[in-house]
Amino acid sequence: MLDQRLLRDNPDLITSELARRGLTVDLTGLQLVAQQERQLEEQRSNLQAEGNRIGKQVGQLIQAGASPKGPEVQALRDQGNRIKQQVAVLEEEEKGLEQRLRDQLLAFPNLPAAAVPPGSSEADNVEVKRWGSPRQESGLQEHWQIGERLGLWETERSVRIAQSRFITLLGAGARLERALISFMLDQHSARGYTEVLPPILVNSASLTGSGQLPKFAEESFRCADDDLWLTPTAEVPLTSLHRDEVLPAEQLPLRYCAYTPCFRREAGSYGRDTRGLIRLHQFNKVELYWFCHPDHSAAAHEQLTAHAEAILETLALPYRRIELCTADLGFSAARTFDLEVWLPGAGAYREISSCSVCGDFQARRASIRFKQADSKGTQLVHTLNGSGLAVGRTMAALLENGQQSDGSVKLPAALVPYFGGDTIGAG
RNA sequence: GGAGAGGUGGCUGAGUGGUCGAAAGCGAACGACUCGAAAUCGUUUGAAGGGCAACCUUCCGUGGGUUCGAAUCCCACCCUCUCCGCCA
Repeated sequence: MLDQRLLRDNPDLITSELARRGLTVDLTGLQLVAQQERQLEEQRSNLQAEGNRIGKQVGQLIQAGASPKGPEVQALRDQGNRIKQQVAVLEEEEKGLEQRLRDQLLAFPNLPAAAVPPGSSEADNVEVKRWGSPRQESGLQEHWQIGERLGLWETERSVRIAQSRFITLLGAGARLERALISFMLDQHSARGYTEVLPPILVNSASLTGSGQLPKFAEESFRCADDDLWLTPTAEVPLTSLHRDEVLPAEQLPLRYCAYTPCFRREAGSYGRDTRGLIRLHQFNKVELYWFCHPDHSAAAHEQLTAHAEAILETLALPYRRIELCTADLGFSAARTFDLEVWLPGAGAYREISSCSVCGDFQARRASIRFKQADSKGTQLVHTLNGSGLAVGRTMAALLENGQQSDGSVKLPAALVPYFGGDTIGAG
C-alpha cells in the first residue's frame, strides 16, 4: 500500500512513478477525499474535546455535591447530548471517506525502485548474467516426455482425482520431489534461514497484507465457508508471520525459508504449458523471505537472489538472471530479479525463481514495524521474497539437463544423499 | 460440537462508571555510586492520527448499545485456555 502522506505531500511522484509502470492514474479525486477526511477529523476531534470537558465538569460538580438532577447539571447534559449527536454524524462521514481512501490505496501497485529499467512489456526485461554452459545438442527430449517415459508421474489419473493441471508423482518422481525439498531447505538453513512450515490455508487479512487481495481474488482458490484461501505462495503466510508486530531493531534481519504447496487458478492460461510440471494448479515451492531494516534492503535483495542462484549452481543447472523492467513488475514488488533455468529439451530458458524487494509496501499493509531501543516511535520494515526454488520446475530442469543417450537421467552429485542414487531409469 | 474460564502496554498483572492511557512488577534507556562491573538509588520508557507549537483526538480482543462520561454496565461476534465428545 502506498503512503497516505505521499499522496498528500507529493502526489505527482505517485503519478509519475506509476506511469513508469505503464499505469495512468488521476489522483485529484482521491486527494480531495483525503483532504476532506482530514478536515472532518479536525472538526470531530475538536467537538470530542469539548464533549470531554463537559463530561469532566459534570463529574466534578457531582463530586462537589451538586444534585445529579439539578438544573446546572442538566444543562451540561443537554449540551453533551447535542455534541454527541454532531460527533456521530461527522464520524460516519469520516469513516466513509476513510474506507474509500483505503480501498483505492490498496488497489495501487508498488512504486518501482529507481534502479528498475524502463520498459513497456516483458520484451524490455534486461538480462543481467548467465551461468553454466547450456546443452545445445539436438534430439533431446522435453521433461514431460522423459517423465512419462520413465513413469515419474500420472497425468490422466490426476484428472480423475482432481482436474486438469494437477499432477500425481509416482515412484522415483515422488522421491525426487521430496529429495529436492529437503535439499533446498537444508541449503538455506545452513545459510542462516529459519525453517518454517506454515499453514497453507490463510485468511483474507493475510492475502491483503502481502498484496494478493483485493485485486487478485480470482487467482486464488477459496474456502467460501470459512474466510480461508489456499495459499498461492509461502510469501503470504510468511508476511503474516509478523503481521501487526513491532520488532526490536536488533532482531533484524529476520530470515525465513519455507516449503509449501502453492495453489493458483492460472486463469487465462488455458492451452499454455498443458503438459508436464511447468504450470499446475498445485505445485511445491521453497520460499525465502526477509524482514529487514530499510537501509539494508537493497543489499539484502542481492543476497537473497544469490541464495536462490546457489541452489541452481549446486545442482549444476545453467541459468540466467533477468531484471524485470517497470512494465513487468509484480503488484507488490519494487524491484525483481527472475532466475530462468535452461531447459535443453525445450530449447529455452524458463522462470524458476522470482526474487523481489517490496520496500515498505507489504509492511504498511500488514503493519509490520520495528523499533530502535533508544528512539521514539516505529518505522516500517522492508520485506523481500524469492523462490528458492520452484520444486516442480527444478525437477523438469534436472530431467532435461541430466538426460542420457540411453534414456536414463543422471542426477547432480549434491542430490545423491537425498535421492539415494545418482540415476533415474537406469537399466 | 457441548460446558466453564478468560482476552488490559514489549512481557507479567491490578483496575471502585467520573483527572484511567491505565497501579505495581519485569524488561529497556539515561544518570548517580564504582577503577570498572554487579547490586542499589533516581529519572525516563506504548502506539496511531492531526497541529509550526502548546496541545488535541483515538486505541484496554472486534463491532454495536446504554450514559453528560465506559477498560469497568448491556448485546453480538472473534480468539485463547480447561474439561467432555470426536479424531490423525
